[in-house]
Amino acid sequence: MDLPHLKDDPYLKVLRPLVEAYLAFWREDSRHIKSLKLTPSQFDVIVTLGDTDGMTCAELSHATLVTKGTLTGVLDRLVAKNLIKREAVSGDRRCTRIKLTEKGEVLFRKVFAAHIAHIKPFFERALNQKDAEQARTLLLRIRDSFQEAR
Amino acid sequence: MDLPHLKDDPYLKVLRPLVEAYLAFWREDSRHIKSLKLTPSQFDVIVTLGDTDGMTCAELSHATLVTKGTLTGVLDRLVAKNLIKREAVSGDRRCTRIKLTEKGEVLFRKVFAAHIAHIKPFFERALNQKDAEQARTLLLRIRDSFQEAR
DNA sequence: GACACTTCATTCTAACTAGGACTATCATGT
DNA sequence: ACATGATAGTCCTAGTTAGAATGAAGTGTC
Repeated sequence: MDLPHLKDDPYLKVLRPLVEAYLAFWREDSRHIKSLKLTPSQFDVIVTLGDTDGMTCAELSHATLVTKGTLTGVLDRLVAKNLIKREAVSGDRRCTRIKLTEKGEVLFRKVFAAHIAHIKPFFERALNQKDAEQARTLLLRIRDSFQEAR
Repeated sequence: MDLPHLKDDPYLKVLRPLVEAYLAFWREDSRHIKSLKLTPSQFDVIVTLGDTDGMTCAELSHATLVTKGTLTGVLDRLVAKNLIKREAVSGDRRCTRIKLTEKGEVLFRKVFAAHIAHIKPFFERALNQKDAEQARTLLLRIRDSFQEAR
């Protein structure tokens, strides 16, 4: 994570705000998640599993921002908290199906709505509806510019 | 790091693109930094120290995205690579002044320009100059919305 | 000058990160 | 039937993260 110190270039002037806006959001986000006794990764997994019939590790890793190698440990800790369970998949003994336990389901319902309600006002305060559309468009262009290059 | 799955709300529609744009940038950024045999944190420190007369750990921690606790370890590894040195501060024996070594200086000069040159085209491709101005404005508004709340 | 604050850097813990190595299992082509 | 190659989950390594605790060294107040 670097922050080149350039004030002059019109293009690079976007870089710092991008990093700063994301980080400002992220800090607030993880502060709130922590108050729920979860880590950001754990929260990500719980929310992703919510309203599904379970997913394999590979699917889960794709849907979240948690890589496969990291996922094992994150899941271990969620199992220890009795929030998820690992189930064998009949027909393919390589896979494991990860599901929320009942306790996990309850937590998901309780926590998800609260979290959205917590984050949303920050965006509402910053942007009117037209701004939001515009921000979305520009951000997606930036994203695509980096992703196409791969 | 969570990504609520909401397609409907005009405000929350900004959230995912923000996260995705940042992450797309970040992946490219760290891939390039890694090719220089540095980690993002190490790069951040080197670039921050460049063109200064050295900084204390506290200053460095503020100027970078590396927290004080983490910094010690990062600096240890940079010392091991002979890229920085720790110097006593006369007059305040609590502080240490961190400076680039000559080898660190050389690396800084070589690497900084190259890195900017590498990142810049991604933004140029995504945005024209007016877009860039706009993106900057909107992103700073988002940042401030989160930061004011603290 | 002694006391309580504050600041500085370091250390520690639990958790996370990417990426590569490893093992088991499955799918395919011959 | 069998080798080849792909896929799934786990394990491993080095490095990072936040946050709390520690101890040393300054600062301020009375």
